[in-house]
Amino acid sequence: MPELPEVETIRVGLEPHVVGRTFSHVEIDDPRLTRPHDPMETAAELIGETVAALERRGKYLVVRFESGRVLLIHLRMTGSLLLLRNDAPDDPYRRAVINLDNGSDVGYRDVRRFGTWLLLEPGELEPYLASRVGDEVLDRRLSARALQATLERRRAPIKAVLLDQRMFAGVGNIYADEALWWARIHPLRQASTLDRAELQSLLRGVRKSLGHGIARQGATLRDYRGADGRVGSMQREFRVYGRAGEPCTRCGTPIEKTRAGGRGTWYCPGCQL
DNA sequence: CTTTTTCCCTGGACGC
DNA sequence: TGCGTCCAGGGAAAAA
Repeated sequence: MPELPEVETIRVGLEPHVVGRTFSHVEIDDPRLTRPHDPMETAAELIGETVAALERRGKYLVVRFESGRVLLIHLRMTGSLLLLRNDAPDDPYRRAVINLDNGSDVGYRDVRRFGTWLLLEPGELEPYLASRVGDEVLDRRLSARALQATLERRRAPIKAVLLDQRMFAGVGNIYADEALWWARIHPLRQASTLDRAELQSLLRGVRKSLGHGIARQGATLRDYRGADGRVGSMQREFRVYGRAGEPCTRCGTPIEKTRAGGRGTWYCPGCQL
């Protein structure tokens, strides 16, 4: 569910409530959440830690503690972090609760239980992320030139490559389709065949679609909520995702659905070449 | 090494 | 109403 814009929206919403706060109690109910570590043990280790910063890397939330340790959270498909009001009703999908020293609580909800919490010791974060997450696409550190060098050897469809987090950190299935539409590139084009101009346009498309997503507080298809419990509105502005049969807003051709990288993929056969 | 498939979970939508 | 099938925003691991 949550791709970069959704994770960033949660980060921004949570940040002012948790930075400077100490975890006074932590309860984890899902035995899979901290796999391969024992959830009881992780919960006990977290008590007493004080949050120094809340950051994001790709789709990961990075909770930095003053001790130098880090709680690395990945929401996967249906995870969400919610500020719990005093009158918050019971939730069968609430897998963990963090009590803060100012009396407020943060709940972790995850229907499908794919999400993970990993407690890292000082110095362990960078090596862990290095093999999984590439440079931040929005930071402009990624250039078309550097991209071309990497993509030259890849024969997979560009859509599949867009989902590779080592290349485009934070891009998921929805925003990949939207980015390709903005760039007017067909999702099944072999990555190695894209020329410099197309890669430049793809980078712009990726930044545009992610930027729109952030500005709209993410997209809510079913489960996604911001930290305040509110839904996003980006789903109302999709150009191709989930719109099979509807006319392209640019050229009027009906949107089609195919499969790439093992995921449903929507595109306009009229203007994506 | 790259690419594809399978799997981890649960629930909703749809066909019969 | 009930049952079976397929699909879903994620990525790790296994298989090819």
